Amino acid sequence: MPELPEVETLCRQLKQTILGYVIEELVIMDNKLNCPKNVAGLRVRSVERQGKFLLIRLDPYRTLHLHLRMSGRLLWCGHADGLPAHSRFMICFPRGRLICIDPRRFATLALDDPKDRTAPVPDPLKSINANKLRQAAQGRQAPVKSFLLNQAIVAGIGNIYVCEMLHKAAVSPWRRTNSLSPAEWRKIAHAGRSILRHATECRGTSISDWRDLYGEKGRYQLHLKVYGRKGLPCACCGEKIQRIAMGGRGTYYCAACQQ
DNA sequence: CGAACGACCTGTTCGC
DNA sequence: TGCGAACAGGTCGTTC
Repeated sequence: MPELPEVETLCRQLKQTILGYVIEELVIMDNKLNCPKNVAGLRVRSVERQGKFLLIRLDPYRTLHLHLRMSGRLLWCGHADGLPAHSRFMICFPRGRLICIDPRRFATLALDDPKDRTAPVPDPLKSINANKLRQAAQGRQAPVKSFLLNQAIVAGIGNIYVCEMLHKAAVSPWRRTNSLSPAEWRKIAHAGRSILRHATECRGTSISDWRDLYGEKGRYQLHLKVYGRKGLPCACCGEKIQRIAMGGRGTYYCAACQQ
């Protein structure tokens, strides 16, 4: 479910909610999550986002790595509130509890994962630019949509926003990376930055079940141009939006606008 | 090395 | 209405 704007929203809200507070207890309800629980007494030093990962840095020197995958959510609850359905773990603080809800059970939680030491990947909110993308695309011939979804190249873009970016850039998802001109890379980089910033300001896209840390819907679903709009007219040209699977994933685009 | 595909899970929506 | 199929925002391991 969550892509960069949704994870960034949670990151910002967590900073306002748990920064500086001491963990009382980590309770794991889903034993599929085999994460060590010995973090009681540690203080939250910082909360960061790396791509779609949330890193909760603890004092002294431990880090919780959370990835919400497809259906994970985080909800801030008072101690008196009951546990929602599909609660998988919770981190208890004196002033409330942070609960992870995840119907499909794909989310992962790790303590001090060694993957932390891998080189950081460019973040499209900060450092995306046309030249870097074009260089990374050298020698590749994957469709540009698959390329942009590759988290080892740019971290954070998912299926909703890649469809929206390519529509705004007027580039077909099936174009091979090695066929794109410098001007097309510039349009993709610009569309990506602008859409991801706008979606973050809107606190994400609530198509069905995305909610922020306090249970509120995002607003970016009101701005979607292609995702989930199969058969509806394109806002730019009026042609019907298509949905065709690429690698098993729904790919929405306007065949008239996107060449 | 890169690309395609199934696997991991459960819930909801679609189509007959 | 009922039932199976298709679909869902993400990644990983295997195979070619």
